[in-house]
Amino acid sequence: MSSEKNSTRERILKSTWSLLESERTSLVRMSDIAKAAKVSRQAVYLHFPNRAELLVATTRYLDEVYDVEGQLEASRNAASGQARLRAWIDFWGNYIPKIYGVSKALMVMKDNDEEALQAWNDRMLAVKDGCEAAVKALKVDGLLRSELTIKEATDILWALLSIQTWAQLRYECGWAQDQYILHMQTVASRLLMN
Amino acid sequence: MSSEKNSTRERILKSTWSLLESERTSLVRMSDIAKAAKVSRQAVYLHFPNRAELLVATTRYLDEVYDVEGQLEASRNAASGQARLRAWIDFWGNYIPKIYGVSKALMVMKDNDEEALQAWNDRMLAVKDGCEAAVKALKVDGLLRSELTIKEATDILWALLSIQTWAQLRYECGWAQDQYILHMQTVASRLLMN
DNA sequence: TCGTGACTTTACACTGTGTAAAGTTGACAA
DNA sequence: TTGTCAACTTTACACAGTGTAAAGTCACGA
Repeated sequence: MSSEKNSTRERILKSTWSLLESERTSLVRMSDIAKAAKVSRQAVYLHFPNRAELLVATTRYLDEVYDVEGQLEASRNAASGQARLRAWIDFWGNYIPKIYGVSKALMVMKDNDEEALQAWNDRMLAVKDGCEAAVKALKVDGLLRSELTIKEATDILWALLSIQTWAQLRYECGWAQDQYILHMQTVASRLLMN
Repeated sequence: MSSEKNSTRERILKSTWSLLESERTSLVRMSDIAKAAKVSRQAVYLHFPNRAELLVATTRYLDEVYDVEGQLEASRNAASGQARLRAWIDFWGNYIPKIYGVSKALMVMKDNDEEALQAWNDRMLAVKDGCEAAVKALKVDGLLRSELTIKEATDILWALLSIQTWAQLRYECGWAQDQYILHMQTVASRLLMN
C-alpha cells in the first residue's frame, strides 16, 4: 500500500480527492485532475484505465488514509448492544463527510457506468453489514423491538444512514454535523429498541 | 392545458415518460425519444429548447395526468393530525413510483445542469411543504413530541420520505410497495408522536 | 554508452448535445 | 388555382469530454 510517497500515482489520487472535495462533481474532469497533479492528461491514463477506476482507487485511498478498519474495531468492541449502535452511528455518520465528495462523484457516475455501479454497491453493502451487526447486537441483548425482524430493522437503519439522507439533512436542512449524529442516534434508538 | 390530444408535443412527452419508465436513464437520449415519438430529433428541439426543459415539462405533464392537486385535497381534509400524516404518506409514498423514472433522470442531470437542479429543488420543496403541513397538524392536536421543533420534525419526515430512500428500500432491500407505505406510516408515527 | 521506464506531446475516434439552414408537405385563404 | 405559412425533415456542423495511439524526450542505472 502506497509504497512510495509522492509518487505520481499518489499525487493523482490526492488531486482527485481534493478537487472532489471542493468542486462540483461535474467540474472535475480528467484534465482538471491532471492539471492539479501537475502531469499531462495522458499520464493519468497511464496509471488508471478510466475515470471510474480512478474514482474507485480514490475511495480505497481514503479508506487507507483514514484507517477505516482500525476505527471499526472500536464499535465492534462495544460493551452493550445499545453502545454498539451508538458507536456505529458515530463512526459511519462522521465518516460520511470525509468521503462525501468522492462518493458523490461515484454516485453520479453509477447511472452511466457499470464499473462505478459495482464499486458503489460494494461500498453500500459494507455499510449495510455494519448496520446488520449493530441490529444483531441489539437482538442479542433482547433490546430489538419484537415486531421487527432483523432484516427489516437492518433495512430501516441502512436507509436512515444513507449518504443522501445525510446530505439532505446537512445541506438542504442546514443541520450541523453534531446535530445530525445526535438525532440519528436518538431516532435509531427510538425506531429499533423497545 | 394539453389543448390538442395527440399533438406532436404530447407524443414527445408521452415517449419521454414511457422510455424513462422502462429504460435506464442514461439510455434515454434525445434521439431515442425522437424515435419513440416518430419524429426527427430536430422536431424535439422545436418543442423543447433542451433536455432539461423536456424533462421538466414531462414532470409537469405527469402531475397533470395524475391530477396531483385533486389528490392532495384528500390529505388536506383529514379529520385529525394523525389521519393527515397517514394520508400524506399514503399519497406521496404512492406517487413516488409513478414519477420515479422521470425524477431519476432529473436527479442525475441536476449535477451538471443548473436548470435541472432548479426544477428538482422546486419539486422537493413542494414535498417538504407537505411534510410541514402534516407536522403542523400533529402539533395542533398536541400530538407532536415535545422535544421536537416543527422544523426538526419536518426535516426528519422529509428525509424519511425522500425518493432515494424509497428506491433503496424498494429496489435494494426488495420491499413491496404496500410494505413501504405501512412501515413509513408506523415509523413516522413512532418518531414524531408521543 | 546504451537501454529502459516514466513521462510528454500531438493527433484522432467516438458519443451525445445543441445550432443552423435549406428543403418538403399539406392545409387553408384569397 | 395559386400562394403562403406552419410544422415538420434532412443534412451538416460546432463543441465538450472520454479514451486510444504512437512518436518523442529525458534522466538514471548497469
